Amino acid sequence: VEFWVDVVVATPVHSGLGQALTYRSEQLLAAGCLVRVPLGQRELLGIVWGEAAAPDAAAQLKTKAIISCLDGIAPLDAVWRAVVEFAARYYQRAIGEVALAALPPQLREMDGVQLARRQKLQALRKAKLQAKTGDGPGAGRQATGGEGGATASGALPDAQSATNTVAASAQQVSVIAQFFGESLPPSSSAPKPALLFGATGSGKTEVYLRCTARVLEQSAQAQVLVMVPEINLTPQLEARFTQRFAPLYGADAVVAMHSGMTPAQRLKSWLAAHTGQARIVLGTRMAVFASMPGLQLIVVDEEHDPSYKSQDGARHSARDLAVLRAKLQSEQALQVAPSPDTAKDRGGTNATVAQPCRVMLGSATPSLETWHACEQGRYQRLDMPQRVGDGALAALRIVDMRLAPKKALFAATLLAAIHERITRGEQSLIFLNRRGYAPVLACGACEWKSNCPHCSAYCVFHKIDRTLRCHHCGTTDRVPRACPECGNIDIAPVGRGTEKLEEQLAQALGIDTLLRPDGSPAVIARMDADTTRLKGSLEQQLAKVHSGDVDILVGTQMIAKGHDFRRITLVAAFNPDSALYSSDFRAPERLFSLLMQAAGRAGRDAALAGAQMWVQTMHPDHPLFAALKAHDYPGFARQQLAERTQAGLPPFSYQALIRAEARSQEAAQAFLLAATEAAAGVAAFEHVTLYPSVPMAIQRVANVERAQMLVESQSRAALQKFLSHWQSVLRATKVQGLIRWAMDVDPLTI
DNA sequence: AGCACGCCGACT
DNA sequence: GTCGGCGTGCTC
Repeated sequence: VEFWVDVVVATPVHSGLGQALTYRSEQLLAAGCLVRVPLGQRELLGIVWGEAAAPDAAAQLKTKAIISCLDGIAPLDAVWRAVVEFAARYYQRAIGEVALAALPPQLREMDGVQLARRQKLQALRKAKLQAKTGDGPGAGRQATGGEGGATASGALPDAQSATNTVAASAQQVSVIAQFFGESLPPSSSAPKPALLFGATGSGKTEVYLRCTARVLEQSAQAQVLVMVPEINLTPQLEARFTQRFAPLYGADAVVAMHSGMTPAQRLKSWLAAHTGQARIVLGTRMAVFASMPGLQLIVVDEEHDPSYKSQDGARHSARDLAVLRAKLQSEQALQVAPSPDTAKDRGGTNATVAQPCRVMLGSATPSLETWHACEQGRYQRLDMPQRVGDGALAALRIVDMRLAPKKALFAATLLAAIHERITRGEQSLIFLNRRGYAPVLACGACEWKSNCPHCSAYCVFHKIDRTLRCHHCGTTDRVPRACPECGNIDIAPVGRGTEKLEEQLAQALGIDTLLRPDGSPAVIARMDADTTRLKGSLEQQLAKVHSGDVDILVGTQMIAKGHDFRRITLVAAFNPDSALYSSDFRAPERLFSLLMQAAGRAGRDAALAGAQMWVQTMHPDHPLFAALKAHDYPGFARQQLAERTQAGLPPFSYQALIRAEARSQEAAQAFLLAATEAAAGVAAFEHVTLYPSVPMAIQRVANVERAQMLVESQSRAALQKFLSHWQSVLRATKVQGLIRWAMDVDPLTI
């Protein structure tokens, strides 16, 4: 007897292969099974996607047989497959590409034998551990200590674990009640996604913890997924979740998932989530594809953060997929949930009643898409306006730099305020979103500038190691002694980055002569991607700031995100003006969010009154600052949404970008021109607008020329229809010199 | 995407 | 004479 199954493998949509390949199999394999299959000269991992129709006689000849099935791993469930399939369709990629990219890389390389060996080893280790502690599997209550030593707090007794829980504020209690309050009549559809609109410091994390606790105690199979935008933020979150839940569910119950982990760690976390052993998965955007059969809650922290949008391969939005995943999971649960009758028929067997999955998006400055969804009533809004402990929000000081002397970098009032912080033993945080010393070097005698040889961008001057570095392709060169063009010695930095800002601020303050209240010398430090490149140096520098070794911290936006610095009472944005009149319509939204987050760094300690956020600007009358000053996100959102309605921009329209990379700009443009011409004959063409192709803002990166064009529609469905048909036409379009092309659906930067 | 095959320039 | 460049074509 022979069976035919459709298998997806990691081939991109351009490969010319269909979505799935048909293989012959001795047994009928269920959808979701992991298999190893031959493809050309290679042997690779595939996923059974379904039963296939028997191929005709001719096709049967070239149909190969499945090599093996990794039967140690349970098949990936229907919801997981549906999420992958949706993502592939929506973002215009191949199913196999999305599916296989969602698995841990090590799984892709291993065969069944290796995997079995590995699992046996782990089972053995676990058994040993249990024998030692005398703890049965799933005995709960007591932590198992944890083999990796991930938690020193592993074996807290009950009384102490209770002290892990801080008392919830009234608004937290109210918000949680609202979140779970939406009662679900038996035939109801999925619960609405919720937006937790909470000021910085209002204790959003505590809400996540309590919602997680509530979901986990409902059933022994329940699982929770918590996503954060950056790897940097996972350790502190992991610490809090482990502290809270390891005493209840064991140290293995919390696992992390992000690209900074070793392949072995990633595989381990993935398996733990897949088997249900892990109850909580914490991770970055990649975690949205974690296999979690018991998923009942997804939290997307800082949901507005652009990091949730993948910028390589399938350009999906993990936040949007999280919302979709919760919906599909709920629908599945409602479908399979036994009606009261059938439950009676089974005579009360312990068949698990599938639970719906909720999703909570958290932010102090939500994306306008999410905010708009709340206004329309599609999402439920949960408000937490007050900070925990009633710490006051920072007062905004807008400094009109038009009034400052021509060459002045810092307003005298700002310098005085920083100075005052030092004498009071408080900290200041100055941020400028540009690393390096100066963005470009220029010759004083001729036209020479420090252009990158491979990109249409300048090389940035880094004084610290006297290099010129391209931030786009990574090229690094020594700074020339003289102008390479004319030999002039006088080549000078133009503009400033964090390095120079630190230097000039130190000078302007006379930092060498400044003393803290205890008589020790004041210290200025810098923190950006350059100073935190080495492993562990971020933690080291954060520790220094926490311990009070640093009085003034200069840095890029990384210092504005997430980290709690207790003694900071002043935050200053050096020059955020470029975002005010940017051609990118999302720039104001990002700026507002960034400044709000930065302001949130100040005044976390209620005992230190008078927290201030300073902004130096040439445009003090810009409405963005008025809204910021009033801490009025709703007002800002209203104004932005009004502008977007007028201009017909998202969320009132739907966009996709098509990007081309080629040897020459002409070839890139030629492809887009051909694409434009081909579009006229494509389905739903009448419902979309195609804009002319343009070179990208940085036209050439690493000697590759780039161009893009925008496609827009009033209807998401029409855009989807158009893109998928257009795509198959474009696959057949050959242009000399074209390297690759891709579609970016719902692009964030244009 | 990988990986083959295939056809042209500088090296042991 | 071969090593290696990347153009073209194929993978159930």
